[in-house]
Amino acid sequence: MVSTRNTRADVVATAGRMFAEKGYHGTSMRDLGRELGLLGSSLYSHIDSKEDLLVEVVDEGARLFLESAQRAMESSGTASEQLRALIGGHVEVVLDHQDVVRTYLNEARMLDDDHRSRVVESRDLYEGVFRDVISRGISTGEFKRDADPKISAIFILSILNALERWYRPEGELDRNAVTEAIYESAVASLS
Amino acid sequence: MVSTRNTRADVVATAGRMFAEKGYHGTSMRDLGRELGLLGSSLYSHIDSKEDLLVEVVDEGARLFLESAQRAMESSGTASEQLRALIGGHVEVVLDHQDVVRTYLNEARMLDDDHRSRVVESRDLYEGVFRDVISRGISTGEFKRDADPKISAIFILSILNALERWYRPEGELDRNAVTEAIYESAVASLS
DNA sequence: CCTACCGATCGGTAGG
DNA sequence: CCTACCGATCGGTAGG
Repeated sequence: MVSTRNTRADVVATAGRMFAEKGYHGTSMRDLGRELGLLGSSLYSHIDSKEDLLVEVVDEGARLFLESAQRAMESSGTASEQLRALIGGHVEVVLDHQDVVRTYLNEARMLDDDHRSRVVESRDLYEGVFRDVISRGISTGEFKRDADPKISAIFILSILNALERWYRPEGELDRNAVTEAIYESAVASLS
Repeated sequence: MVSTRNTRADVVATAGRMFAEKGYHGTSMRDLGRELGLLGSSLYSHIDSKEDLLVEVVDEGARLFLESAQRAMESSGTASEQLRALIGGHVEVVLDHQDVVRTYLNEARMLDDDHRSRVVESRDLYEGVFRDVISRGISTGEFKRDADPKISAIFILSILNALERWYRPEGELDRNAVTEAIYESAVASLS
């Protein structure tokens, strides 16, 4: 079979890819249809509105990060070990779901107030997991007593989220090396 | 005088602000005109095309960072001192030109290939200044021998560029504190 | 998923 | 900087 009908999941996935590349407002429904081999108007048999597509991609990004954090916290090791798991999980999400993540990071601000504030909540929740692990590491003496959990979490996440902008899988660093480099950098400034 | 005629500089500045908020494709010429108190079509007495506005804002961002790096390198202290000057300069540019910087960081990819590749060149040049200072610090023994200048520069710039996404001037950290925190984090992972 | 279409809006121009 | 307008494209719908 050379070509079959597209599923709703195909539409969402392709939307994620195009939103990541051209931006939400830079992608028309006709662009999206062309990429899928159908007309823009035919997309409306799968979805109700263009914004629905953005909501779905961004929600998936939020979910991927939160689920990754949950898995990392189930490992129940030292704070350093959990921080490593958090970083490794984030790297994995960014590299395995580049389009979703880019759309999540760069296009969520195009959502209406309601949807956007839900995304911000989810982002705060995720950041809170990093903060809490760092706080615990301070309590246990793994990290220095005057480390700032809030700022440290922001800095670590800044490095992690920037991966989307420069990391190329065909480059010198594999994902273990990049995880290691970010973890080492984090621990160095926490010690 | 309650209102006078807008200058070309007003148009470019307001475009920068709106591109930063709504994105290039999310801002129409009529939106921009409304913000300036005139019709969209009237903008064309100041400029030739919408893309001209994006080019000008993004070029200004590139220029601000390169000039900041130039000033930092004129200080001619130790590598650590120059790195501190680079970081302080970057923080200053981000906080004093938020709209230009946000447009530079997030909307440059909407430029056509020619303009975009010029921006990428300028960005590489700027990143190279960070790399070179770090390399010098390794040579002088200020930084550890197995530090990686390329990765370190990327991590420091990741933290610096993310400022645009979370820093609020009315928050707890003033710009000296944020410069200090980033510098400390950088030096910790370089030592 | 297509045909045929809708009103609204887009970037931009001519002429004043 | 406005008036008056252009062709193209936008998100979306009705009906099959």
